[in-house]
Amino acid sequence: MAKRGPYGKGIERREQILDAALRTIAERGYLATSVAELAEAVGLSQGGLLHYFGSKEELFVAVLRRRDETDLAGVHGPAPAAFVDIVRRNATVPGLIELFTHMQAAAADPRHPAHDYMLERYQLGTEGLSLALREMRRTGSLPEDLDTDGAATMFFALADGLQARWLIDPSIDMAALLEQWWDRYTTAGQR
Amino acid sequence: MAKRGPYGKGIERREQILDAALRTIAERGYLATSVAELAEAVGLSQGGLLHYFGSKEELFVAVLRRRDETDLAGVHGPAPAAFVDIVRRNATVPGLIELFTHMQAAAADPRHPAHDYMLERYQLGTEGLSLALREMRRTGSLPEDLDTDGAATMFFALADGLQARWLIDPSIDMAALLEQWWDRYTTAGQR
DNA sequence: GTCTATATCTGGATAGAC
DNA sequence: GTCTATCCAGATATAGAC
Repeated sequence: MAKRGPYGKGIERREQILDAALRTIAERGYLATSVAELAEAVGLSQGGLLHYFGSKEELFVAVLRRRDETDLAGVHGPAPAAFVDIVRRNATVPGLIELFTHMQAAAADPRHPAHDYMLERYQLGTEGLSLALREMRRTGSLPEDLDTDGAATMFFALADGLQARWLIDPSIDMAALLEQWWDRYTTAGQR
Repeated sequence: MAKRGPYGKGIERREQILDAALRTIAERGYLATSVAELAEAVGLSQGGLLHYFGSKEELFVAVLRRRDETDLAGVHGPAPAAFVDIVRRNATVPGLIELFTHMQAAAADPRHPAHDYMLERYQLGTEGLSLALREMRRTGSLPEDLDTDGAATMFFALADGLQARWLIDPSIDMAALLEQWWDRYTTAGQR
């Protein structure tokens, strides 16, 4: 017997809402987006929307989580280049970067819903990249003395920092700088 | 004749306000700080405070500018290490980092008062560091093929990114990572 | 599950007296 | 220059009907 309630239609609706919210935020940005705005874009009332997500902040976090999922699903090729690709693609949706930047700032408060999300993201990202780097180091394509955890932490901090700046000053080439970092940083001490 | 008005007492008062605001924000953080809060800390009414700064945002930007001035005034020694010292010192005033992070996010809107401030800061910072790097490169202490503008841009993006993350996850050692970056990045291709 | 309506709140800005 | 008082806008969250 096909269950109703949270399973079935409900969970699908949630996905639809998330998709619409993602699109709206990507287009209009974080500041221009209130819950009412989002509800309208999704064809729901404010109350209707909040039925699925308890609060505005939680909805926003859910949007970021969804984005991460689709980003990771589209990952191909070796670790660092794949992440640079994500950054490159992000440049086409400044609204989402803006959302992330605001959330990152707000997440400084441990009680904020984005706090745990950010911690998870840092941990998973660093772990994943560090693992890949260790493997590369093992096969000799990276210097033996490379601190892979440190490098991974740096990569994400650099990527996030570049994105925050790019939003204000689009003259910088985020992807190029990340690649430059990668080339130079990982070959140091090798020759 | 000693002028009154904006000059003399007025300008001093402004400084006092800025100092008190700086302290308050450093202690309580950005979110917990409303104009009323600030006014109280400074011993003024809300209206009194807003007499000096037109709006909340402008006041916040003024606080950041002031912070930059005192930071730069305390700079000693060679360029990169001095900046790392600033980051190290920042770790004692998370509230200010939080303020900066929020402002950086808000500055994505070109109409926001923090927008121009951020642009200036990026430009001055990058110029200054890049100049120092060029000098070091000239004297042979840096690789000849180092892109100094790129490296300077990276440094600040990395520093800002690390600070934003550190606010959420204080387990990382910002200064150590910056030094690690500096060592490895600038010696690449040198041996 | 979804809508309407509303409660409530917070906070920034303003006007005018002193 | 500074205070008091007020206004106003915007937004979230909630209650309850359908």
